[in-house]
Amino acid sequence: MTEPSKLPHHGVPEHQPAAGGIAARARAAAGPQYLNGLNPEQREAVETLDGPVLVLAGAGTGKTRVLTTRIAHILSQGRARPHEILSVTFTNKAAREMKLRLGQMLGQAVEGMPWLGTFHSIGGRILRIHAELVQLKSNFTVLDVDDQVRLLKQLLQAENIDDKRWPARMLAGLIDGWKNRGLTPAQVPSGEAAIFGNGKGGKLYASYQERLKILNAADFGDLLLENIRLFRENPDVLRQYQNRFKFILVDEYQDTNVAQYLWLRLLSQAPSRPGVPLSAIIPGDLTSPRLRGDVDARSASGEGDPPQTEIAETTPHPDPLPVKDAEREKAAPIPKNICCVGDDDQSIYGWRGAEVDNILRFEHDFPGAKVIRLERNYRSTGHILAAASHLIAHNEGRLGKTLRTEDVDGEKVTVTGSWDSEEEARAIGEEIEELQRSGENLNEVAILVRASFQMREFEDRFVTLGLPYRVIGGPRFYERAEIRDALAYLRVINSPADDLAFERIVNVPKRGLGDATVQMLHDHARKRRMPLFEAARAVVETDELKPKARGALRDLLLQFDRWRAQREVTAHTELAEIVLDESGYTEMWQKDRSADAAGRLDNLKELVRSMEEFENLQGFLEHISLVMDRDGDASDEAVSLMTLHSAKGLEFDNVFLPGWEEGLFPSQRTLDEQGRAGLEEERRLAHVGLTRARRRAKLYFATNRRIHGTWSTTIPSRFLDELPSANVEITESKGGSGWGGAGGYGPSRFDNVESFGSSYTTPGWQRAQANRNRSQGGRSGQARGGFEESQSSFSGGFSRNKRGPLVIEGELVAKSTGTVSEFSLDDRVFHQKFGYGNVVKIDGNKLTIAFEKAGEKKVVDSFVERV
DNA sequence: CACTGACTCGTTTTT
DNA sequence: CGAGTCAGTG
Repeated sequence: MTEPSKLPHHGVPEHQPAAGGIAARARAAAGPQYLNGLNPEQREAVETLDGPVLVLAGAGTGKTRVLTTRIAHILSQGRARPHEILSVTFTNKAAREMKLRLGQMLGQAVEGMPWLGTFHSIGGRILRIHAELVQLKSNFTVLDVDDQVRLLKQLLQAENIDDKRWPARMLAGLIDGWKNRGLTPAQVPSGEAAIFGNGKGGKLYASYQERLKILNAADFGDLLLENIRLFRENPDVLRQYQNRFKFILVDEYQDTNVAQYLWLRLLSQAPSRPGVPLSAIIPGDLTSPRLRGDVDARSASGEGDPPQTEIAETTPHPDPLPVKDAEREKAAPIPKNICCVGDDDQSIYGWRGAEVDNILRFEHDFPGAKVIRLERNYRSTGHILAAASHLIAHNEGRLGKTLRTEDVDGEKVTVTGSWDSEEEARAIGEEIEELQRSGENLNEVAILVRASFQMREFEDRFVTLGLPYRVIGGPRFYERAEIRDALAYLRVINSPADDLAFERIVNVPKRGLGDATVQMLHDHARKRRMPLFEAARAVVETDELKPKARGALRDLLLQFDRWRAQREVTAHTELAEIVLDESGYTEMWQKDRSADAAGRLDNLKELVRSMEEFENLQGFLEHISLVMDRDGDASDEAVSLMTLHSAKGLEFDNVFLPGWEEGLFPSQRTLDEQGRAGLEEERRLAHVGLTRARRRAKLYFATNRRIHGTWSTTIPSRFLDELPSANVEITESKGGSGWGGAGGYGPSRFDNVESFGSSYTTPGWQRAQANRNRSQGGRSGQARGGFEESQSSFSGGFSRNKRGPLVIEGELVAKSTGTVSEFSLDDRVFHQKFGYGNVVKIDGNKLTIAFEKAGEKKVVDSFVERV
């Protein structure tokens, strides 16, 4: 997470800027000056240099500050030189932030930290140095998802697998998951490998890896996994790095996946002393036959296992993830100076392979670890912090922290209900305009949504209001089609064997080289075991192609020859311009009449501009896929619109949190798939959302929301119920009366004992209540909350639904899905909004109803009653 | 080979 | 509802 460089607004003395060169006034009597601004816990985290340290840094407690100061401390104490410190983050943004702050703190004293970067960029860097040891060349290409899928599609075809039933994307996801868990093709549990393509999943993974080597390419997962393999198979190389890195720092430890964990484990061991067999530290024999097959991802790591330990005895586990304490303890490393910073309450990437377990078990993994808690929050006012803390306290699997602030209570968190999502957007728009009138900077206003489809409504509204906004997070810069196309041209110039790149642009812009031609090139290439480009050269000489295609292909090849020749005498930025021009690519977009064509041309210019930072084409291509970041406009004043996920690490004075409804937030899908763990992750997401706010946090829920084009009634999120009423204020929607008079729906039961009774009496509450009963009144498809008819059940936990959704410890975690509709064709029904009608079509729980007045509509079945 | 109409399927996202 | 994919046609 990156704390903004901006200081907290409440003038906490601890957060004076560490102005002036630290290096200059090295050590004052009370210690170095850079320590002065720290509170005691932060200071301890900075100064405890020896042995493993876990810093549990709650939201807004100065985590990045601790990390950077710690590095400064190590350096100024002379404990290590810059290149002896390994410091890993997850995102480029975080890495950049740290470099920036470090630079400010140290002045020019220290030039660059070569080993400060993301897991992937550092893994990639190490891999390039030793590429040949993992069957690659040092200029290997890093594939993007698109290339990956294309490659897999080819493999599926070769295996004669129906890619309708077994989509390449799904396989890409599986392989990604395996790599996240540190599993090589041989290590994937056979049962799991079998679930794809009638048992061919494992085989496909293996042949995918083979193909990657042939293409001299690695995917993102490989940057770590191949790195791990490198270390395991080459103990001397590993030892070299263990020797080099005197200190290891890890940011966002709660987000690490198994592969990252294993990688850190390998590096964090002290190098073996003479006399200690290497096998004591590195398993190294993962390739031995007895280890093939179902090997537990973690026990397979086996780092630190004494040689006599029979790894083969490891019980294959049906689920390779759970790790027994005993195994982990057995694998106790020789402690090293590793410092991990994280917050278990902000772990929101479990679905992507992050293992909260890594942080929860730090003390097991690194015996003798010192755990330091940072609980002083310098960001949010009292009510906001209390609400967030109370909410997250509902989670069970936590290390436990209590955030506190010395700030004023400030404004209460507000909860506002509205009739539908449109009214919600209107209400928020008005509130933002009000804030603007009262002098708030729009840069200090953010809307955080659970899912990106929610954004549209706000965009529409803001456009009509003329309110400037920016969407944070969309597709990454280098993921855009035009950027990838341009890169593909450059890749083919740089490396003629890059089949994936060649295939991407053979017919972009259109040159009459369609599927048939490409297919034939493929055949040719496979037969002669040569890259596509070479195959094309050969084919052009024959008359296998129709004259038109043949001519076009020949022209293309000649162009590439020319560009390659020019490469020697032309600056790489200039070359890029020439290529885009001569290939007709620029022209293609200039002719395009669609709305975003202009933006794409801008992006291409931006790409060429960004090339200037690199020495040459080769250097640029090596870094592009790992380091390129979008960003761009941060200058103009605008409201920020983003998902909760991409808000992590940011903070704003005013935070709007719409869509707090069951099914949307917490997300029904997460609940269905992950059960209780999913619920807890959603709750952490809610916690992240609330803790982004400095002064104002505003929650919203709508009673009706259009999902997939059909209207559904929704009920307020259980997270609203979990807020402490003392810190929350229920407000009426200001969005006007979209429906039956004043909007405004009180939230449901607050789980604070004191005075929740009052919320029952508001008209809004009663209306929301009525909706609940109605939606529960029969059809299981939509009976979410499972409330009983009477309100009395609210005082207890969630009451149970008799129809049997997933209930754990009295808490409804997920409703069952896919239930059959209780309606039949031609049923006469009544709908609150549309009146009477007849069912004309049934699709699961979605009904198409011909209403007498409103015409034909699609509605979710719980929305209507049979009459 | 390119274009168009039918069809499906709907989180979160980094690198 | 609407973006993206796919098969069939000009």
